Amino acid sequence: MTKPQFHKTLKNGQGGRTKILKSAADIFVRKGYHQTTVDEIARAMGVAKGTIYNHFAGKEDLYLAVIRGGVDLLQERLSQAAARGKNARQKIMNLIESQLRFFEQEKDLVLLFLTEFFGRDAHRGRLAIDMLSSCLEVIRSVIAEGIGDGTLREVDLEISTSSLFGMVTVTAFHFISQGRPINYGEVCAGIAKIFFEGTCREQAARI
Amino acid sequence: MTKPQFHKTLKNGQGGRTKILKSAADIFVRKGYHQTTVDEIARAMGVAKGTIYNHFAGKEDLYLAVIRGGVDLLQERLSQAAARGKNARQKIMNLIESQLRFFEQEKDLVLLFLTEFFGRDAHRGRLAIDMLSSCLEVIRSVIAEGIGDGTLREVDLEISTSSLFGMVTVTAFHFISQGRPINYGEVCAGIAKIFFEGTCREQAARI
Amino acid sequence: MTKPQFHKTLKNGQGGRTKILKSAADIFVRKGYHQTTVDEIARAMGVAKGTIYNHFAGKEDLYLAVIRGGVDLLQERLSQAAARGKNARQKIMNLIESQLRFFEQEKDLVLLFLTEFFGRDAHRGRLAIDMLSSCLEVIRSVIAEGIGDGTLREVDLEISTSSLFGMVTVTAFHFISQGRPINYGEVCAGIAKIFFEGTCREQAARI
Amino acid sequence: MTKPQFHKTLKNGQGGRTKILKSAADIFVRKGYHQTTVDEIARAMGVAKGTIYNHFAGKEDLYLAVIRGGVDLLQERLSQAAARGKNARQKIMNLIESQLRFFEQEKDLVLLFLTEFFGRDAHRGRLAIDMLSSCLEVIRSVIAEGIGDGTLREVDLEISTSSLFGMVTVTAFHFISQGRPINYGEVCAGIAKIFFEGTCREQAARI
DNA sequence: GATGAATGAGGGTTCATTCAT
DNA sequence: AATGAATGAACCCTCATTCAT
Repeated sequence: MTKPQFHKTLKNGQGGRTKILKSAADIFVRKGYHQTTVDEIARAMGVAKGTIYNHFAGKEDLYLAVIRGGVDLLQERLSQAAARGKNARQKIMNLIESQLRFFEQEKDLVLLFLTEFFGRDAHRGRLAIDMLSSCLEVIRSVIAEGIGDGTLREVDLEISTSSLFGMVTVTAFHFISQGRPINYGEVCAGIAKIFFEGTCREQAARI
Repeated sequence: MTKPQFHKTLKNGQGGRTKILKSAADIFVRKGYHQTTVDEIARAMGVAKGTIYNHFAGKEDLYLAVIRGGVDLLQERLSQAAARGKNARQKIMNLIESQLRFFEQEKDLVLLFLTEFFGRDAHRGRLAIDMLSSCLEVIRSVIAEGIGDGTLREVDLEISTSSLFGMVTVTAFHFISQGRPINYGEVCAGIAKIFFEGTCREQAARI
Repeated sequence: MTKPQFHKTLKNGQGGRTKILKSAADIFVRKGYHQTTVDEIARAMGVAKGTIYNHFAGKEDLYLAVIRGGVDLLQERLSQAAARGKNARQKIMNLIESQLRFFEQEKDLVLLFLTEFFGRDAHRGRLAIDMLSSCLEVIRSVIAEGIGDGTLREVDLEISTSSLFGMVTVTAFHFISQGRPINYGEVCAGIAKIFFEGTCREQAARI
Repeated sequence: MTKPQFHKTLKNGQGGRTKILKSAADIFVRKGYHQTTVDEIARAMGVAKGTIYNHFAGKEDLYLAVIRGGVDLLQERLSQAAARGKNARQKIMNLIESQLRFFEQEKDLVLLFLTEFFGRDAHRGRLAIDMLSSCLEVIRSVIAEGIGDGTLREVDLEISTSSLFGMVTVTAFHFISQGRPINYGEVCAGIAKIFFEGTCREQAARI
């Protein structure tokens, strides 16, 4: 019952799995769940179909692993971006830019994630919600920090968190869907301005 | 900006098309495109499968008609909401509330629309983008009005439009996905406050 | 009437074959040929799949070895039972009881054997027939002995042999399939009575 | 893409189902469940695979329908045979011959049934048992009639029923498996003699 | 001998679409 | 216009077997 392969396994990370995961991501991300066939994934990476089933329970399992990987990546990027800021305001700026960049660079992956988030499959929906929550959590804690140290007003934490995420998300897709490159400096500043200072001209206009 | 199909569909008496459209909407909206079968739609409305093909080119055609109808409805609601406001600020308040209500009431329909918007089918994507644009257009014109009459600062029109739509959208789904009812007054005020006045405490903090 | 394989299998020390055979028997017998996977057998005995192929030509080969072992066991039991009787009549009583006990105790194994016997694979069918013959042979020789010494009438040897085996077999399964325990004394006596004396009341009724 | 079969279909009443059933029976009966593919059945009857699924839930459903049809046929034959007899004794003679003829003529169908009866699938097993019961019931009632009118001794009803069925079944297969034709007069008489009068020479030998 | 990842042919099932009536 | 039986391409998954280590 010796398992010599184990060393190899250890060295590759879980080589087989990872390799499949990457190939699958490429295709799922390009074509979506239903337009992708398992045959295609196997062919694309030059292995037999059965091999995939030695590493994943099925097409769905593989797909969810791809999605999860993508969200983990986003969450990580957001966390790192927040960490690089000196104060809440700078952290938020970093979050906005980081999210914009991620959405533009990983456009297809994000599409996959959002599709799933808005999909109607209960099980997957649950997963998507959990994943979204982990991203929102990063944003929320930065806003909370800003409120705590007096930088930000005492806005509703939940609403401001989802609002910020939404501003960036829809704006990013507004550009992406039109095939226009995002000018980070400009867009980032635009969103930040609205988020920090609002759109009203007059102080007196404040509610 | 004409949406003749939808109105015609609703009003013309050759009920065939309309009847099918309604039944199909119920099911597509509840189960999504891929989980819905043509058999099911036919059965639900008590006609034979072939009948559907006498009115629509195929499943996809029927589906797109459903989606289009949904977006036309949203666009109409937003237009009406904007029209009810006396000034830009009030119009924006109405837009926010109107969108929140629509998303909560027509949750499944909106999911369908968003899924499609984020989906990867080129043809459908084009459609989705057009549809989104028609909604954003309503918002954009109100913001432009506010800038024009001096109520709002000279923010970037595109960014502020997509930001507002994004704030409402993600916040709405944040609640919906958790099964929590939306307290319109509160949420609406929260979003408006951020959109109008920003989150920064200090005037000096302004960029 | 030699059964070298089975004994060798049981006794030789190259435990590999024997060990596999036993594990495989457990599972084949419990789940049948098609519901059993080679993986499962390997997992159950803690060896790698490849190991099985070092000892058996394939799944089918392994399966046939299991079946053969089972039939050899039945034949052996019947032989011993017959040997324990003082005369033909007593031997037949012993055969009936022995078969009943074997069928009840080794229910699943017998099922496997019977399934194969009634199956449609030519090669396996041949095997099954040979195996059945070896069992019937034991019965036949005892009946022949009874006829020879005048205990039994000159009934057709073939028909009486298969009849006796059939009486016991179907009766056993009649009980087993209903999950009822077999009362050996009673059932054995019931079958024996019919086999020895028939069911007719009147001597005159004799054909 | 012509479907000339349609006319035939309409004329058969539930022609579709019946026609499929017959074709399927031919193949299942010849090759057994696992060696038969749905493709093959479809091809053999010149319809598309999908057509089969319009009439049966799946391969298993189709298979069970075939089996059930076979057993119904046997039960019917036995009933008719019993009905043709003037008294219990004659009825039993008829049952024996009828069963022998059925087994020889419908050899493969019976094999299928017996395989299932001895198989290990719980659900199918239940079905098989129910089916066997319906056949045994015919035999049982005739034996009961014989006991009631004094023709037969008061043997155990259950044991004698299953014994008779078993005598005929195993004897039939003893011949069939060797490819020998069954001489009905002789075999029938041989079994009947044993069943009615037993194998013992002496009256005194009676237990 | 032992291992177990890789193989890949094969099969059951689904379902959008067609078309003769 | 309506019907619905028939179609058949497409797809996911299984699992006995092989072979490099």
